[in-house]
Amino acid sequence: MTGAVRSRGPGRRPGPTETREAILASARELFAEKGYDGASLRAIAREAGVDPALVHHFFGNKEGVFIAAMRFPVDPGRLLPVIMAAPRERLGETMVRTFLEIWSDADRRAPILAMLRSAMTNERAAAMMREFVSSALFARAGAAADVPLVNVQSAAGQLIGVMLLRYVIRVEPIASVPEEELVTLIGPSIQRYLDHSAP
Amino acid sequence: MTGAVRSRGPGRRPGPTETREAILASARELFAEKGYDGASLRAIAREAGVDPALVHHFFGNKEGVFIAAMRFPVDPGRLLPVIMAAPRERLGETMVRTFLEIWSDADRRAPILAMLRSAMTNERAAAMMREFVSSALFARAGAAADVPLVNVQSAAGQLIGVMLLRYVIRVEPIASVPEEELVTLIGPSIQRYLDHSAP
DNA sequence: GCTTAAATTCAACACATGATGAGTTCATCT
DNA sequence: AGATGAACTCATCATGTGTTGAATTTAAGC
Repeated sequence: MTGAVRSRGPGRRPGPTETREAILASARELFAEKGYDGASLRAIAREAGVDPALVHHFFGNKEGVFIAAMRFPVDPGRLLPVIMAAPRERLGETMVRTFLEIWSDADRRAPILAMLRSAMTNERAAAMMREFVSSALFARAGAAADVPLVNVQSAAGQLIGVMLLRYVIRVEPIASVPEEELVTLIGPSIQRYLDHSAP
Repeated sequence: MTGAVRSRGPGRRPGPTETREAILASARELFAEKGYDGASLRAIAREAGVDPALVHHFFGNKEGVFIAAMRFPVDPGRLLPVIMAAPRERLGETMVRTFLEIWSDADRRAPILAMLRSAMTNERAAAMMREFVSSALFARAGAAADVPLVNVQSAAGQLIGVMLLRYVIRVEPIASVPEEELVTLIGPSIQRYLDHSAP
């Protein structure tokens, strides 16, 4: 009867170290929910069941946590080939479907949301997103589809905007419309941007 | 040599009261830049050259300042008729032009940005935006153009997404492309959404 | 089994935040 | 001219923030 859940004193915990990953998981969740500035180190630590100082010990400072948590947003290197495998006249349709598939899964949506939310209010996060999105997404997609960058970005704008209304602001009816309806509605617009050949 | 710019003691200032407006102006600027949570009452007061308590005196609390600062985002009642005056087959083009005109002017962009930035990280701000955008924008536009709401919202998503990439994240090249190029690029997509007749 | 290194917490710092109540100066109304 | 109220500042509170250094416990290497 002595084994009450004591508040656990200092010192290393028994067993293999799993706290680092726990911290990263909480960080992703909270950054996704509140953005960079809104998610506090202390809240992350609390959610991970850990002292705030431990977060520091592992990642140095808040920015370190953010950078570590953001590694692996979507892995475009693996996603692009899948999309490009579709027949050229169905590219738009395929892209909308892929986007919806990712966004409708909370776990895969989280890092993207975190990036977007943070970039909206934090200049450094905006810089990170700018660089990632330019080099890792737009440049590759443009090259793969042989389409000018402005076109790729217009298409991306369309997708981001709709996801924002659907999953962040949650305006009706677009928040509840079935996925297939969005595919037939938006797909052709995307297709149009990708049909224009390079100048 | 006695008239040094003293740090100004307590008590009402001479002349008519202009501080209220000054506070609102600073509030709009800062909410636009940092969003609801990022803009602090103290920073707003500092920018307006005023004691933080005065902000409280006028608006009660932080939310009061936000609500007061957000009155008049775009005045859709005056904007819609202008847009709808265009010939039906040029609606898309006209909308893109109108949007670009508003967003390229920092003063008119500010309240929209404030709303958007705040809605990204603050649930109450998101609720406000949801309501405003649903009743004041989408419902009217849908009725005026006799188009289903999902179509209106898809068009809005396209516009918001592009503005986001252009003016918030500032990704190149879409951040620097001349307005007319965007009009011919995106206009047809918008037009498509508005061409579908109501179900 | 001893030693070194890593994991973990505690206590504290310096600072920023939103809020409040009391006090002072001016404008306005009679 | 005097009274009332509005505009305005000061000092202060309680709370939350990111960060740091020291102390303690466990795991790994020899």
